[in-house]
Formats: sequence, structure tokens, C-alpha cells
Amino acid sequence: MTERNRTDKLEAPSNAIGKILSFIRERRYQPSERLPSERDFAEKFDTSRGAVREALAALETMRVIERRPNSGIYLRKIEESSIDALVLYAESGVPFEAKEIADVMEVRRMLEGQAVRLACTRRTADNIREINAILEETNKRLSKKQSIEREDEAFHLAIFSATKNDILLRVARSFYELSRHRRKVYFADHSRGRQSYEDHCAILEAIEERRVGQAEQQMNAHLSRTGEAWQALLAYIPQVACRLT
Amino acid sequence: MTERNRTDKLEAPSNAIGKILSFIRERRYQPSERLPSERDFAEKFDTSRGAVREALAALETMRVIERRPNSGIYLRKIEESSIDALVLYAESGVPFEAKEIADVMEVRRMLEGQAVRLACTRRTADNIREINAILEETNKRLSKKQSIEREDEAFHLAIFSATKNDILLRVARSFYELSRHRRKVYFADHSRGRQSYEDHCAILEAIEERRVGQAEQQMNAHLSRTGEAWQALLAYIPQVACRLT
DNA sequence: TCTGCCAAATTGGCCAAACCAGTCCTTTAG
DNA sequence: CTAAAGGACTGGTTTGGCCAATTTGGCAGA
Repeated sequence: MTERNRTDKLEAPSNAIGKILSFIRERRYQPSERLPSERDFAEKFDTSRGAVREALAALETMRVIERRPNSGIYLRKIEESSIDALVLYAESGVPFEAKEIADVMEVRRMLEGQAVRLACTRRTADNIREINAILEETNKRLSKKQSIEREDEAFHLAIFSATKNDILLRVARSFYELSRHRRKVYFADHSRGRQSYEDHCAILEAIEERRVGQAEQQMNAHLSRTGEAWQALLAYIPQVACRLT
Repeated sequence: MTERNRTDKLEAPSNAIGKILSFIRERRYQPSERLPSERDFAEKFDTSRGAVREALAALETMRVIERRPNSGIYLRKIEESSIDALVLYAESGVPFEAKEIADVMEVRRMLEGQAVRLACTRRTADNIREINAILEETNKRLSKKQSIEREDEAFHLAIFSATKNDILLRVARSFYELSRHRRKVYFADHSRGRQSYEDHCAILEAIEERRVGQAEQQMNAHLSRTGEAWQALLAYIPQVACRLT
């Protein structure tokens, strides 16, 4: 009951990574604490040292652990760990807090209002075509009662892309990756998907016509609605959030 | 002449990671192109398959490559690769463009102006103490004519930390990581360090006294000065930027 | 000539046993 | 009591092998 064929998030959880990760969480290891040795892990998971070392290499680049030669493997602070590690954590069963939602929405307000302004002035015809295609796909999925979490992410990232600021796009990508699990929960409700779709259409129209003020206003309205929907979601069924995947 | 004992950036370039990375770059591989097999790499680098596999595991979590079972190893798009991979690239000898600087400064303007406002209202006494300590260290290093790139990063991240928004802090961290190499180049000049220090002191004062408007204004002024200094730097000695490390 | 099938080669994934070069701690000889 | 010797760890690395799946190529039949 540990995992199934869900190898479409990170391509190689490779089994061992997940095992080590949940081992760390279950045993409540503290930062800078020393973990079992490679050989212990291999024995514990009934696998080979090579497989363990490969997983450890991955976890080290995610900055979850630190390997000190001739000493041991040490757990690092959670804040130091990379986004990929957090995604792995979030993907299955980590507690889910209202403050995180509020934080996410605050950052979105900081970034997306200004991004949409830039997008208005710098967009090309290609950008419009791309966003249009995304919205069509959104509509298609909505009419089939499917979740649109990926299309929502694609829409917002396409706006960042239209700003022609590669650094901003990169930051936005890692940000959206970070909140991907929450988005999955959010769009489990069909009506929230419909509302987002309508908001998106209005935003695209403003960008296409290069109405800077209107675009920013529409984006702010969209984010406000999303924030309120989140509050409502959390107020009534906070425990549902964890179980959905 | 490939590498020396510079194992203080990412903890385990482990030699093989760097070798594979420069191999990819030298041979000008294109995205989605198939790389040599694990066994080929092992032979090429005169090492074992296990070492190669460990490096590949790391590169896979950095999303530089994709390993398809029973098929091969494929190069992914650069835009998909993680920040760590970009840092590795930047660390040694990648071209250096003015647009990147402009992009970075644009993002900083988007984020830090609002962040400093939040910091004013939400800061605790601890935040002030922390920032003060950073500024003291900055001053100490300046009087010893040392570069302050780490202290500069610490100062700005401490402001993000004072906003009490963990998501924002995380985004800012990855952002600063992304531009770490450029910062190293920037602070190679001592006078730019002094200017930043003075700006930082003014910003801290405003945050401490919770003067929201003044803090934002100081931050904007600081970012403007930094942007201009960058322009000047790039205009006169663009080629120096690449060679400095 | 074209088609279909089967076997060999190649791939990544994995395992086992060993050796190295350090660190740390205990034991032992002076 | 001290200091040297020894052993028991550690992560880092190599070698050599097996597995399952895919790809490939050649051979047989139509």
C-alpha cells in the first residue's frame, strides 16, 4: 500500500527515495541529526547499497540530507530543502495549513498584478494564440466535468511567459510547482473551475487589447475571488484537503 | 585542468556530475536528444557504473536529464532544469547577458518593494537584531576590503523573512540563488559594496521605526542605484563579468 | 520482393562482495 | 597516567554479475 504507478510527478521516486523520506518523517528526525548509515538503510529496506546510494544522491541534491565522508548522513533543515523535496512531501499526506494558503495568495498578489501589466505591453500574437489554446482546452475539460488544475497553471504561467522576463518566468514556475498540490485540491470542485475560466477569459481579453489598467483590475478581482473561495473551502471542510489526491 | 577542490558550492558535484555536465555542453547536445549509455559514460570517464548512476540520479532530480528504462538517457530542455542545475552552469564560464541583469532587477522591483512594506508591519525585535548583526558583519568585511556578496544576500533575505510569509521567503531564496553568480561579480568592486551598505542601513532604520512609505522609498532608491551600477558595469567591461569567480 | 517472426544485442535497474581512506573509540603497552 | 596500537565504524568506489524490457537485424516462409 505504499505506492502505485504514479510516476508522473517526479520521474524517479525510485521507491527508495520515498521510503527514506517516510522513514525520516515517521521517526521524527530533527535537523542536523544523524541518520542510519547506508548499510543500515540497505538492510532495513531489504535492498542493495547501490540503490540506497542513488536515492541518497537524489536527496542530497534536493538538500534534504548531507553526506559527510567518514562520518555519516545528516538531516538538513526543512527550509533549506529544495522545492522538489517539498513537492514530494506534499504529494502524500502532509498536514495542510490555512496560513500556507494565505501566504500563497499574498505572493500571487505581489507577482501577478504587475506581471499582467507587463504582459499587456510586451505580449506578442503568439502569446495570445497560446493563451487562447489553453482556454479552449480549459473549456473542453470543464464541459467534460474534468479538473482543470493543469490548465489553470498553464494559463498563469503563459502570462508570465508573455512578460518576456525569463527570470520572472523561472521564479513563477518554481512558485507554481510549490503550490501544485493545493491547486489540485482547489479544482476538485467544478464550480471553482468554471469561475476561474470566466475570470481567465476576461483577463485574456484585456491583455489582447493591451488595456493595462483593466487587466490588472481583472487579475486582482480573480485573485480576490480565489482567495475567498479558499477561505470558504478551509472553513467548512479543512480535513478534506489532506485526503484528496 | 577540469576541476580543483572547489567542493563548497553544491556539496557533492562528486566529480562525475560536473564531467557529465561539461560533456553535454561541449558536445552541444540538443534537448530530447539521447546521451551515451551509462556503460559508455563509465568507460569514457574511466570510472565505475555505480558512480555514473549516482551522478545521473542527481542530474535527474535536477531535471537536466531523463532516464527511460530499457531505452536510454535523454537531455531535457534547459528551461525545465532546476535552479541547482543553472547554478552549476553559471558557476563556471557560461555567457553573461545584459538582459538577464535587467530581468533580475525587474523581479527585484516587483518583489522587494512590497516585501519591505510587509516587513515594516510584521517585523519582530528578533528580525531587527538579525539584520543588525548582518550589517555589522557587512561593515566588518568592508573595512577589511572583502567582498560582501553573502552579506548582501543575507540582508535582503532577512527582510523577506521578516514578512513572516514562508512561501515568499522560499521564492525569494530560489530567486537569490539564481542570481548568486551575478552578485559575486557585482561586489567585486569595493565602492559598490559601500554604497549598498549605506542603503541597507537606511532601509533597516525605516523598518525598525515601521515607516512603511519611507522603507519602500529607500528600497526603491537602493534598487535603482543597483540597477544603474549594473548598467555602468556592463557598458564598460562586459567581458570581465564572465571571467570573474 | 515483401512479410512476419524469432533470437541476439543493448538498455536502465538492481544486487552482492569487496577494498579504500578516513574517523572515532577502546584497549594495551610503556 | 599517557600515548601508541588496534579495531570498528563511516562514506566513496570498483568489479562483475543478473534481470526485464526494448530495439534490431537477419532469416524463413509466402
